[in-house]
Amino acid sequence: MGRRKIEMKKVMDSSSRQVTFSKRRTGLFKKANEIATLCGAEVAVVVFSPGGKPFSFGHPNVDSVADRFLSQEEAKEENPKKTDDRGSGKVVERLNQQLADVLKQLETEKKRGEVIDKALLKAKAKAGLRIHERSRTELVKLERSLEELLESVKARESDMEASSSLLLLANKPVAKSG
Amino acid sequence: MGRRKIEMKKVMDSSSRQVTFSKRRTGLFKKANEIATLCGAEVAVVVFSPGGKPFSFGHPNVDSVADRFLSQEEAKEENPKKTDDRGSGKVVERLNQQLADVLKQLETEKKRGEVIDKALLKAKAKAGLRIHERSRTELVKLERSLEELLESVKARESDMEASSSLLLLANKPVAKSG
DNA sequence: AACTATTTATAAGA
DNA sequence: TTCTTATAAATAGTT
Repeated sequence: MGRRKIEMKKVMDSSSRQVTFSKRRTGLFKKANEIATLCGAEVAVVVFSPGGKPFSFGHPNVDSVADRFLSQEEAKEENPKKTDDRGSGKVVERLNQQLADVLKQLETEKKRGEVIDKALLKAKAKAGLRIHERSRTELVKLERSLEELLESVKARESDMEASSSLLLLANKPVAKSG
Repeated sequence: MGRRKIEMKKVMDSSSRQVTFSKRRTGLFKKANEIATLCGAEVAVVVFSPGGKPFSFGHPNVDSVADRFLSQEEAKEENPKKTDDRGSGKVVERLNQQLADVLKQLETEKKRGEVIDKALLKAKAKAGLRIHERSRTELVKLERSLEELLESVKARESDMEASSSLLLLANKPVAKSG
């Protein structure tokens, strides 16, 4: 759509590539806005420029749409093949025990380094947000904080496998750890 | 761009709105693909139809782009105003104690209902994934599982405030709970 | 799903 | 970067 038809392949001149990007980013966002307006559709667009800078458009906003999408995407994976775990009472016990185990490790590691301390700082900052906000986005971020905790713990473990197995163990008999 | 110019407002006839959506979704994804091809840009588009069905386009794929975007978005919020918590040693202790508290609650609630049992089933299924996958996306999903656990606990609490305060308490003196 | 009359987007150029 | 303009592409209304 211009003076000439162009080939659909990467623009080689980095300067005009940047120009093309700017123009088309504008167009893309405009189209996104239009489909939202005309159709009452929720839409999110995220694009990174050739230089790596992020740009986004969302209606009503990127986070809520991403949230909705990720949730349903997740729901898909939920029933892969086996809904066979009716004897889940034992699973509960075991998983719970494993979680307790992780907590114990956390406590131990806490005394050993300050890595965790830093992770907790982040977690604390994020925990300041209201937990029961409407959007699940905040919750996801909170969880990421928790994940960072676990990661810190894992980082201090001699072998990642050990902690990985903590969760995998939910499917297996539990060996006494203490 | 058609026989007539149309007003930029929601199409009222639901049938033609659906048609418009389909046509424009195609166009939007095409544009997204073009900016990726021409500019070597990473891009993700997610859109929900008027009927609530999700459609997405991503280059190289939606998850990786969303991931990248969310990470950097998060990094922004990381230093809001106060890096003043050098006395975080106490915070560590308290947060840790609160986590233990949540675990205790979980154990209690576990005996009371099967809601949690179901949540754990989901968690277990997701935990089956390797923890140390490359993408953080998997981790985020895993964390969501943990969140579901907490949510189940919260659901069985008489007041959400109670559990909400568990994390907020990281900033306050801890009252003995047992 | 196809077909076009038109409107829009945009490649070049300034 | 912003504007202008010739043209390519998208699409609203129609079949």
